[in-house]
Amino acid sequence: MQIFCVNKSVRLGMPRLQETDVTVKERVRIGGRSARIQQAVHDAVRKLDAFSTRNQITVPQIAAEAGVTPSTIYRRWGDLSALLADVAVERLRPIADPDDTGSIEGDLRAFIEQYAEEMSSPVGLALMRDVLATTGQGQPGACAGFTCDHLTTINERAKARGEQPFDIDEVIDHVVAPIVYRTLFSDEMPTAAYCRQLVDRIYPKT
Amino acid sequence: MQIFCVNKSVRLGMPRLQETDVTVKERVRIGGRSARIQQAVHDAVRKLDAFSTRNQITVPQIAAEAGVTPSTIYRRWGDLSALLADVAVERLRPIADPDDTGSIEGDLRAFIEQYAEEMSSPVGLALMRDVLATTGQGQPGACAGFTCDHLTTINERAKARGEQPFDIDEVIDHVVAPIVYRTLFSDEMPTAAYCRQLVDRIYPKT
DNA sequence: CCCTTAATGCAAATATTTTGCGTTAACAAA
DNA sequence: TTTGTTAACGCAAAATATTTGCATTAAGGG
Repeated sequence: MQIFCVNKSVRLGMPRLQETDVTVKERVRIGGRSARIQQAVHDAVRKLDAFSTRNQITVPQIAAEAGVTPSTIYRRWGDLSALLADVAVERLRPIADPDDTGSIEGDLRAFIEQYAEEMSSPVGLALMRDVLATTGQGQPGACAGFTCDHLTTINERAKARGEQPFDIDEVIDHVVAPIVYRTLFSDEMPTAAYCRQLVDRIYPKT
Repeated sequence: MQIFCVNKSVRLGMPRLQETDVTVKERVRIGGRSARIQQAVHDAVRKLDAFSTRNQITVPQIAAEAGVTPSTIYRRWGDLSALLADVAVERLRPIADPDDTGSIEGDLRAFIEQYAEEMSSPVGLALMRDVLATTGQGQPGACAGFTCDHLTTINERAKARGEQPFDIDEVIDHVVAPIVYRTLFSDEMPTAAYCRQLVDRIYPKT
């Protein structure tokens, strides 16, 4: 079962009218046209992303594919990297909870293996880079939040089973962080054996 | 003592004629003019970097500051992000060995504290982002190599003292990686206390 | 239904990147 | 030292991309 939509191909459909922050509902239009255009532009980016390599995608191309004017994209997103980061965050947003294997250790091991696989894939790596390339906002923070949410879910499920939860920060520091570091800074993907070894620090082999 | 030139202001001077790979000395001109232009362009980037924010630096600006034609920059580096990454790697290249505190644990603790401080600073963070933004070559790998070199230096010094060296991979996975992960994905800098806590895993407090 | 105004489209203005071609200068060989 | 070869550069025109002003559309509120 796939956790993120990292490998998903182009997904068409109507926009989901999600409000980022309910308390700040002021001057932001989330109605039909605006959402429709955002969806069209996002879809266009994903479509072009599948066919051409990252640094030969241009704003005018995206605009043409989405059926909008380039100036609309520039005004809404500022520049290409901001748009790519925005799309990347959406694609990294979880679409499902981690698999339930019946035990917290099993859940964590399964999640980490899949996480490493998705993040170190060409697509996952490109998405992480897109997210990190932006100077602005908290897009990287949002992505870290997704991981944190998943670990929390696993922990909650464990508590419901009566199992002892793990320390989320410890998993992030000593399992997730090494995987991400090696993915970003080395040219070889972390192996499944390597990931298992990292989790062994949380759940030592008996 | 400063390890990297992360915080260094513009450094003028003649180019150092370094050959990246001795075995491949074929059709690459490393002589006077070429090196002089590279140096001028690098200096221009650093100078502009100090005065304007990252995403308002342009190639024509850099070219004007360096006294070269924009086309030269495009032909040599391809695009702005590749140039920024190139400059960033140079600025992240070590200019000194880690401090010698007299013991391996002291050396490691001092190095990590300084590493965290430099990498999580606004300048260090921007440089890391520049390096990660490029799709091409192994610039991220080079930066990871710098860290690895420093740790190796500390280890060699320890061996000369008769001390037991640490496992470099373990330090990278469980000390360096968490610091980098939090720097990149969260908006708060890792504290000195947090770094100490990480090193405690390598050298437990008695 | 009407009013206000954020968001868009269009097109002109501006800035950038790319490209062809002549020139300069690095390197090798005589 | 001189000469030949050619990578790297400068220049300027062409092609693209980005910004901006203004008219128009449509969301959300009264």
